[in-house]
Amino acid sequence: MPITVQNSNSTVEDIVARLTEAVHEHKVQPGTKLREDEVGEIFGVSRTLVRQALHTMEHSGLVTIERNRGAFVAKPTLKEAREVFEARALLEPQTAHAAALRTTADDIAALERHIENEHRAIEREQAGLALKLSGDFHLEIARIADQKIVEGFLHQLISRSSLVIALYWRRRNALCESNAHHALVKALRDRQADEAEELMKQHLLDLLTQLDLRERPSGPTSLRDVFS
Amino acid sequence: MPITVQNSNSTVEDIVARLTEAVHEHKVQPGTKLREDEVGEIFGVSRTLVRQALHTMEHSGLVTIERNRGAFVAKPTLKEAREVFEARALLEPQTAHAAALRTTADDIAALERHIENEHRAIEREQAGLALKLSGDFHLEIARIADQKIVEGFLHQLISRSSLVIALYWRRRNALCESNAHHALVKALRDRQADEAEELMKQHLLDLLTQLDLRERPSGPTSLRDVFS
DNA sequence: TAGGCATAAATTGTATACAATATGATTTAC
DNA sequence: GTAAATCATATTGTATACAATTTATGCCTA
Repeated sequence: MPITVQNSNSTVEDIVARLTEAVHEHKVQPGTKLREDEVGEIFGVSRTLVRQALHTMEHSGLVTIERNRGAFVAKPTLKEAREVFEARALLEPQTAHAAALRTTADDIAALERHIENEHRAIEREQAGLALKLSGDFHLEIARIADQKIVEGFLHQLISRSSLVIALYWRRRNALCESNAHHALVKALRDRQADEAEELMKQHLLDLLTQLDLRERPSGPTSLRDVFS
Repeated sequence: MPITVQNSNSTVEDIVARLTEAVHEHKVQPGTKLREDEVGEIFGVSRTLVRQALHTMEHSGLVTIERNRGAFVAKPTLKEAREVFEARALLEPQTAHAAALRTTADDIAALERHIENEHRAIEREQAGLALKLSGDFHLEIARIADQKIVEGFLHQLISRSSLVIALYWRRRNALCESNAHHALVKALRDRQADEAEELMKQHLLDLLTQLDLRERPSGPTSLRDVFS
């Protein structure tokens, strides 16, 4: 199903944001082809800007571009899926630690509002939105830690996590991780850096166990993928 | 001084590679403006491909693009410089550990040849080349560890490291770190994963102490940078 | 002479046109 | 009837043309 919105005069950033949102909320499946004309028509811009947007998304790992064949929503393999969470496990605990040492009252307030939104999304069974907000929560912590470069990496990793979850999530309905987020905020507020680090590590492990990263991925979209 | 090579029919990858090499070897200074038609003329392609190349390099942190103003060789601030090495310290020790568990005899041979080349470059006082090879050595270890995502991040970090070194290196002439690389290869060959991890951690600390990341960066290229 | 304004030149931003490649349908050979 | 080859179509790759913006130049005024 194509995206049903029809804008015009969008900027590259708009296109990236809208497409990213669609992927994050699982409105487009991994493997979906993104034709340049089609995307351009939807957003009311020429292929030039679409190409820029698609290249940007390729660099963030959300899109795969095959020469002369086009752009596709990325489809992480089992191995890549594991690597995403391994990399997050390397970066995020330390980020939580650093964030705890720098958090302001405003930051805490923003995080708590954020968790409110997450709860609301879960209550209303807006799974896609809840997932996106959950990712944003992690990014917000990186922002508080004031580590721009790591934040950029996390941006990529969390984007990819969304794809991984779309492909490998075990029980689609259950999504009840907000307790972990709440505990994290508490540790940040109390400046318990070590505690925050440990909570984050555990939180990521919990996420990982909810994924089915032991068996084979679902079938490929095209036979070509098998023999490439 | 402009790059003096004049090719034609280059691909985007060529342009990225050549420009990256020039930056790595400090043939173009941080802050240098990269005009699109100038680069296009040098490589014999239209602005279309140049733009793609510059955007790619922006994503890898080597180039900064300001809207309507153009592309510049990135000029890491003191804070960014520190963050680069902090991020490397988070990723690389674990990478070395993982590499030690997977290294083959061929890998060891390749690494030893690599160190040979580094020595040769240092002997011939080709500082730029030596620096590039040193970075490649670290990337090679990530490749051996078979961690694609972390390898991608390291690619960015090592690129940026080159800029950092260009700006903040204390003693330009001294470049004698190959002992550390040799010790690392030894640990990898002997499957001493913990040892390799520790050596890498120490190696990165040594690099950091050779940088002058305590004081102010050198003056900006344009006054505009000061007040932006 | 210094500052500001208008104008011209240079440079980047975006759309379009054409070329190259891949995809799919039809034909042809066996 | 199947498989290979051929052609037509669709899609991406690259260059060019034009628009928007910035930067530089010269003129005017105080």
